[in-house]
Amino acid sequence: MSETDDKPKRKRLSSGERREDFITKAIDFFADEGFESSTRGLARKLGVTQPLLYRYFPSKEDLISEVYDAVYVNRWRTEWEGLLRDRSRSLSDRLNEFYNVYTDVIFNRQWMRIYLFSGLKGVDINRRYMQLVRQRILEPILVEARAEMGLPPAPPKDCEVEFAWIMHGGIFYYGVRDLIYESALETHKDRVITDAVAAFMAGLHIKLHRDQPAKG
Amino acid sequence: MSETDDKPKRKRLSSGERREDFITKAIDFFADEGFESSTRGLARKLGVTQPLLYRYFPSKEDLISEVYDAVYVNRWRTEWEGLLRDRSRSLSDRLNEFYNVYTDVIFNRQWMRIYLFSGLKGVDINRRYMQLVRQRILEPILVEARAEMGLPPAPPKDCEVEFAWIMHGGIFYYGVRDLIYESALETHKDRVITDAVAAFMAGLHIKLHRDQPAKG
DNA sequence: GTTCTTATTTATCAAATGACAAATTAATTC
DNA sequence: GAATTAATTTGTCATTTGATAAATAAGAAC
Repeated sequence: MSETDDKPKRKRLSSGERREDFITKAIDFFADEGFESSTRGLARKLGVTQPLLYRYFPSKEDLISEVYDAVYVNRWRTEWEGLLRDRSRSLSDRLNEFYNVYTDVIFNRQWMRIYLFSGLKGVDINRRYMQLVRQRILEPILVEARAEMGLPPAPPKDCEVEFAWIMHGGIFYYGVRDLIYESALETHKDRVITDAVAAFMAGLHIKLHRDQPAKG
Repeated sequence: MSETDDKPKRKRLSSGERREDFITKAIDFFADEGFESSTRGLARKLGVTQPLLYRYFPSKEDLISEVYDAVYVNRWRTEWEGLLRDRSRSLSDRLNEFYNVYTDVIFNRQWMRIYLFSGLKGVDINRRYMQLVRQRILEPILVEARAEMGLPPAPPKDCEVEFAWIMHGGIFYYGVRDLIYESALETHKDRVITDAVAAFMAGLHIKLHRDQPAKG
C-alpha cells in the first residue's frame, strides 16, 4: 500500500550521493533480474523515475560498466597477494586463510550472479578477472609451493596453473551451488576449503615430484 | 542480399520434422543469445516467420522447457552409472574414463551456456540436474572408494559428498573457462582430468583415514 | 483435376523498452 | 524573500516484444 502510492515528499539528493545510491542498488537489481531487465524496473526499485537514470548515466550500458567496476575492481583486496607470500607460515595455512577471506568477498548472491551474468553477456570482463586471479593468486601459489618443497625457483608451467585452477574452481563451484542453486549440503565453507586445500597440496606433491624426477 | 529477400520457394515440412528442427536450432539460438532473446530472432534463424513458432509451442516458455529436456534429459547416459561400478578396474581408472566420456557430452558451448543461462533464470532445473549428479555419480563414487579402500560399507557423509563435488566442480569449471570464457590454457582436457582425479583420490585417502581413525 | 487438410504467412495488437526534451520544483545563494 | 541552480518529473517517440486471428498455399486423398 504505502509502496504503490507515491508520497510527494520528494527527497532530493546531491548528485554524488544519488549516483552512489544508484550504483549500489543497481548491483542488487541486476544481480536479481539480470542485465536485460528494464531501466524502468530499476527506477522503481530506486524510488525515482526512469529518465532520471539518464541524467547520471549516458546509457544503460554505461551504468552496467560502473556496476562491473564496483563489483570486480573495488572489492579486490591487494592484501591477499601479500598474505600468500608470507613465508613465516606454512603454505597450507596461508591457502586456508586466503580462501577464507577471499570467499568472504565473493561468496554472496550479488557477486556470484553478477559474475555469471556478465560472463554470459560478453566475456571480456570475466577474462580480465580470471587473468587477475591467475597472475595474482594462482601463479604466486605455485611459486610458494616450489619454495616450500625445496625445489629450485621456476616459472609455473601451464599444467601446474591448471591444477591450481582445479582447486580454485572446485571452491568457486561450491559457492555457486550454495548461493545460486541453493543446494549445497550442510558442510560449512571452512571445511570445504580445508579439504580442497589438502587435496591440492597432496596432489601437487605427487605432480611436482613426477614432473621433476631424479635427474638434475 | 540472398538472405533478406524471401525466396518464395516455401518448403513445407511435416509437423514432426518441423518440431524437431525448431528444438534443435532453438538450442543453438538460446545458447548463443540467452533465453531473453526474441522469438523473432529465433524465427529468422529458423527461416520461418515468427507466428509459426506458436503453432508448435503454446508459448516461448514451453519451447524453452523442451530445450531443457533435449539438453539435460536426453543427453544423460545411463551407462555412466554402470561404468563407475565396474569393480574389475581400479577406481582411479574408472573415474578417468567416466570424466572423459562425461565431459565429451557436456563440454560444448551449447550445453554449458544453456546450463548457466537456465541456472540464472530459475534454479529448479539445475537443482534437479545436480541432484542427479549427486545421486548417480558422486555418491556411487564414494561407495566405490570405501570398497576399494577396504572400509566397511556406509552411506556417504555430507562432507564426503562435498569433497567429491570439489573434484567435479573443478573439472566443470575447467570447461567453463575453456568454452565460455575461452581462456583455458594449453593443457588438454585429459591431463586436467587425470590430475583432478589423482588429487581427489589422494585427498580422499587422507580424509577417510582421518575420519575413521584407529577405533573399529 | 477437384477437394480437403494443414503448414505457413500476413496483418495486427497491446504492452514494454531505451532514450530524449521540456516542464517542474526543491534547495541554495544573495 | 527573490533569483538562481540543479535535481527530478511529465510527456513522448520509435522500436521491439509475445501473442493471436485470419488469409494463403503446398501437398495428400479421391
